[in-house]
Amino acid sequence: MAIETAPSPQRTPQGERTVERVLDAAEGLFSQSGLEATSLREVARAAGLRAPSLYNHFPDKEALYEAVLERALRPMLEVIEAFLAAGDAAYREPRIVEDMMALLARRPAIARLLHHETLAGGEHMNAVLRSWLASLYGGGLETLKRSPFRGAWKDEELPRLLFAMATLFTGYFSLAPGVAAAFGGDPFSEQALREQTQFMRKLWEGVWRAPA
Amino acid sequence: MAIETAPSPQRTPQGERTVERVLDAAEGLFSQSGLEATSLREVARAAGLRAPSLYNHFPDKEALYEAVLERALRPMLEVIEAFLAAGDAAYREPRIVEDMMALLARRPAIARLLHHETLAGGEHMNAVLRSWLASLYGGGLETLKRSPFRGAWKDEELPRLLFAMATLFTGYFSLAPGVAAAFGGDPFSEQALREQTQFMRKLWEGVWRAPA
Amino acid sequence: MAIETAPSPQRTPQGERTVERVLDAAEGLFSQSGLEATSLREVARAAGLRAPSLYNHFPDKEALYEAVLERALRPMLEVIEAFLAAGDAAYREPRIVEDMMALLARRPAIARLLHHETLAGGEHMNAVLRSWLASLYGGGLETLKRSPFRGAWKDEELPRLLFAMATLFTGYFSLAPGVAAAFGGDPFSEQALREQTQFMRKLWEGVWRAPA
Amino acid sequence: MAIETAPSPQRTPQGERTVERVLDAAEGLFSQSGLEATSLREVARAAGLRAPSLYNHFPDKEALYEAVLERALRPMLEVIEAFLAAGDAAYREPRIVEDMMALLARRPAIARLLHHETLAGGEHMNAVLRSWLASLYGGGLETLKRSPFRGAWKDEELPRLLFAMATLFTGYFSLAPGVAAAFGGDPFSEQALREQTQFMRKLWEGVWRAPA
DNA sequence: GATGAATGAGGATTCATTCAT
DNA sequence: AATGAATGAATCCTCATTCAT
Repeated sequence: MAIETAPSPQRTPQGERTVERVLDAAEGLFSQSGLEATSLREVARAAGLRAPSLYNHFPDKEALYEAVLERALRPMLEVIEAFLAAGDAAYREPRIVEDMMALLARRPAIARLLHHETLAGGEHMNAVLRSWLASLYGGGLETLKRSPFRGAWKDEELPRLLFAMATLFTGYFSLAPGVAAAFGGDPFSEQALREQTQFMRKLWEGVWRAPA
Repeated sequence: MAIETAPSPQRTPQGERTVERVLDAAEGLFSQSGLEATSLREVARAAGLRAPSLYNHFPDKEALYEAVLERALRPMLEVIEAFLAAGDAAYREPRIVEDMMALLARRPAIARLLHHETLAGGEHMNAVLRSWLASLYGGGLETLKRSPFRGAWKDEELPRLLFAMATLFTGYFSLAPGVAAAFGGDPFSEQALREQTQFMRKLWEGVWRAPA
Repeated sequence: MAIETAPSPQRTPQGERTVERVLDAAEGLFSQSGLEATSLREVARAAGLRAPSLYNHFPDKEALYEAVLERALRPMLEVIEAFLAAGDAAYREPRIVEDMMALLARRPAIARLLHHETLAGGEHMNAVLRSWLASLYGGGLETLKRSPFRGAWKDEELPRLLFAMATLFTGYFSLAPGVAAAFGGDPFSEQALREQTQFMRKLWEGVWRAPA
Repeated sequence: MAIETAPSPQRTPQGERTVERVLDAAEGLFSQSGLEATSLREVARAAGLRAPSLYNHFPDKEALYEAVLERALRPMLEVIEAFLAAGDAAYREPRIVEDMMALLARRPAIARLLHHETLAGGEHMNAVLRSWLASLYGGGLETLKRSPFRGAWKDEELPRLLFAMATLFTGYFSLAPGVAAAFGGDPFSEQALREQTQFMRKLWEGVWRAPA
């Protein structure tokens, strides 16, 4: 690699925006390759900086990664939270499928980060995230139990159902692209997204009645 | 780190099948951390060797990884193949759910490798694997189309269904452990496996009728 | 080998021109042993650095080598250029012999580098060097053709003459030391240099008349 | 690099010829790249063997190199010896120019090896070679001194003359190819060799009269 | 005589990180 | 807030060499 030269004249591109630029760059790279396979130099370059400058904003690589993770996961958790907060109304007009699909379509990095992190053991989700997640998980289970649509699923099966839906939502955005490379077709095309959303909705509704 | 000391000069071909030992070690590590985050030194140590010795058996890290991938994916493909080969009989007594769950329970590394590889873009599946997979994919679609249980799914939806089932099978083994670390519970316990298998079977059957 | 200890953390740009120190060190070592037989660790140590620090100044070993080559060959080309630029005056008082000998006596690395590089096929002379050399070669031939001293050499022989003189100039500095080791005598002693210069002058003049 | 596979069925190609094949292979590679930049694996492969087999014929890399050097240099020394042995007759019909050119044209590796070795300091010429060379050197000087063609060269200049001629003979074969890459033209073509031989003869004869 | 397997030493290079500027 | 320069640790990989077969 050639000697790195100063990243263009704009030494101070937008003042305080730097942290955001770094987070954006890091989100893209971490979500692409995971924590270990991403180098700080890449992140820095993508952010228009040099590696040591990152230390002005984050104490180390791990902290940057965790910040990325938190920032990325937050909106996903908010979608879930909103769903749960809607109470019974949620079942009558469950927008969660459309919301989640829209969110992930806009920021597929979320799904990829989550998968990388989960594959790696989830060691890097900070306390906030973890407890938030736990609370949502609990709330989700509760809600599911009281749902009029829960079909014939037994209580013990509901956690599996929850996990399965989460896997399907995120899997489309994290795994389908890798498979698309083999089979052709762009999972992010307008049409593909529309079809997948519809598919997920059918599944969502069908599943609640599944074991009839 | 302490200076590594030789694992006894070991000039005699030890457990007779060094290559197997290396593949085992590599499978464990690659499936844990992926290609880039696994070092050959770790692999070598896990196989009871020093890193340079690996080069007596594989030309480079990539080749080792691909060998691992092929060896791991093969049995999974065989399960699918067997299912497809069973023809119509397969629908009457579909053992694929039990078979796949049993296989992945025995070798969860398969699921993790597949996820790591897919997240990374699938660049390392060799030609054999790729064409095999493509053929199974085609066969799977055909079979699904003619299935008496396919419910009201439209033809265009079948690929999504296929992908969803694959995601769920593997996701349990690759992602659930990472989540379990957060919520407790061992996804590999006898009971958990039994429950998940039953759950997948319900889903499998329910899903075919899903959109009613 | 003993563990290398840091040459004092040296965070302050030492002798102010690290790049120069590296180039000097590299010139010495590359000229001694050639590209492949010189390790970056040696270069770094000779420059008072650790090997990775070299990458702050040159993208890789090859680039360092080419930089050394260019810096070394430049003055030699300038001597030739000056000779050619002198026009007809050059023949009346040809200082090129003295100039070239003085230059190579001061920096014998030039001759050694040139020989190593030429033996290796000249693949590492960059475009600048190459075109410069080509132009000097052309100019040299032209000049020779019009020289009143060119004796009875035929036009087709002039390139050979040119090459022969170049070989003799550089050969003394690159090869004689290796032979001296066998036979004794220091080719770089004041006296030896004086004698060789006189010898080259005689040859230079005699040769123009050679085939009478 | 791919795992090395056994070099074709002919496990025992020609019985005792193995050593010769190894020497041939090694001569080619050492003359091309020098001692350090040539690996035993390359040599072995070029000889149709695997590296460890070389140790059945030579104690180590250095010994192989020295054997190559001796075998290569011997015929060159013999040409010189023959010239010197001819006594006064040699001056009347000096075939040494044609002989040396013919030899080096047939085996340019000789010239390249000599240059590599001399650049490297001549540390690897064994005792035999060294003393032989020393004796030839002495003999050459004596012969030159008594030569009727020595022109006006002073006694002290004769060693320089000797060295210059040696440089020119070998330089054409070791250096011209590297330069030819830059300027075009094949120094080994029939015609080029004929012309260079004629050129060397003119030089040889002219030089003796040079300082007139 | 030939080779597969093994390894210590060392090769170039990358990385996260530090520090003076 | 940003960076050039520096470096220990670790990366993949090559090399000469050994030894049991």
